[in-house]
Amino acid sequence: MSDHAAKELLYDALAQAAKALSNGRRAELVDVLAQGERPVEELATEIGQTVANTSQHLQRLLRSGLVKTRREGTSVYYSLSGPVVHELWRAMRQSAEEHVAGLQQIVDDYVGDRSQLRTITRDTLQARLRDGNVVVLDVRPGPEYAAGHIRGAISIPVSDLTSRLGEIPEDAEVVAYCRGPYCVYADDAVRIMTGNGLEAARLEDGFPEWAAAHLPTEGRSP
Amino acid sequence: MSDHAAKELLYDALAQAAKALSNGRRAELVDVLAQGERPVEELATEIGQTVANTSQHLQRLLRSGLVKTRREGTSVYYSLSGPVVHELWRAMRQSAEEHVAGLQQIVDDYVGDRSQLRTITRDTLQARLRDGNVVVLDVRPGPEYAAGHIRGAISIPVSDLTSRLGEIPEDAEVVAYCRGPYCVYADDAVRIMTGNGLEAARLEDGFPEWAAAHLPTEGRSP
DNA sequence: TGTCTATTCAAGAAAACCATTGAATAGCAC
DNA sequence: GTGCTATTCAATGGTTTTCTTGAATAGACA
Repeated sequence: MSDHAAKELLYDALAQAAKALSNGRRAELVDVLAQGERPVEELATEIGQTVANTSQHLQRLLRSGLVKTRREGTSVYYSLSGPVVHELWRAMRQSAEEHVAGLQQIVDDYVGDRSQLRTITRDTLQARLRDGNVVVLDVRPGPEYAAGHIRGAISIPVSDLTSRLGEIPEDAEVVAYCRGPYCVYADDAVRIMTGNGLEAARLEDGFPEWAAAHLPTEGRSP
Repeated sequence: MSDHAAKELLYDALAQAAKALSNGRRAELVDVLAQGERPVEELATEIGQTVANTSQHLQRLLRSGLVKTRREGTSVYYSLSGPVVHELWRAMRQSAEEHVAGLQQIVDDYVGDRSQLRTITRDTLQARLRDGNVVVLDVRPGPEYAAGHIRGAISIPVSDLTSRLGEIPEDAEVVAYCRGPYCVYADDAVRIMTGNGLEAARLEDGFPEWAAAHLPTEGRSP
């Protein structure tokens, strides 16, 4: 094989990893899978696509090595194949946010106005946890909480929050979190809680960043 | 705009950054640009494509924000638009190397057998530099050395090395470096030098990694 | 001004991609 | 074994990518 052909092959292979992420629906899948493993059907409803289409996207991710599968009964659970994939996804988001023209506008359009929401950083939350007087609230869908969550967090999916407000201790401050910078569940949750007289803030980033920083977690998550 | 449509828009926008890297020729361009800015024509010969095609690829990278341009005389110099792009490219390589099936084989096919070459790490080279008894040799093409190089390095492009061996001091050990893990210039250089009785080793990674680690550099590089 | 050069633009054909549809498969429950 | 369910496969049509070719443009320099 000529040197030139070998070089093309090499860079084509490297580009495979990017090709896998080069579709909006697959990017969405990776973002959801960053929360933990999920079966195909759930992923399909999550990204609003047919099961067949979702399956094909998942297999493309599988072929490119970004995800792996595990069979349990009749279900196939997909998950990211390792920490470097988390890292890749983070780098992609950061690069896009910094350099893709107009992205910030699109983010703002999607997440809405966050200026009225109190936001605290990972570091601040850690400090509060040491002090003790804080309730950490996971507002993601149940399966994602089950797959892994911040240690000590309680789970109330945002869809159930209004009817389950009573479960939240009243004497402590609440910190809600969800998937990450593009997830609005925690935003909604904070609005609901402050609207009901509770002291609430949202964690700046989500569970994957918490886990990536090797902070304490619980659940199935590796 | 519906929430669903806004979400699709957001992830489509994120996928843009990946689309930019999802082509082997563009990946190759980014890898070359990681060495420093270059005009279109040089990039075209570097990746073995026509100027028109290269220009189109560069403009795709430009539209996605990964690169920026600077005009000087009749030439347009392209360069990566910031540190997060370096970071993204590194994450892509790492993810592909770890998870793309068969990539390691392709790398081996391209770079050949490195087991006979003495390799030293960045840390080791730093230590040697403090001791003083080492010559750092940049074997990349001239323009890349000019765009930025390890501080104190001398430049002898590998294509000229055989005829310019006399310029290398004989009493010191030589450490050759080039672009990075997929670059074979330093490999070739070490083979040439050891074949001529010189003490030579190759630096494990290349100039971009050195610069990214904020180790001392010289040249135009930002 | 006109010429030269580096770069960009435009059009077209082959290939790859993507959502949709309907059928096929694999494992569980009975 | 038969049904049932979650997932995958295969075929199709519309869109996007990618390389090629040839022409157009913008600035340098005389």
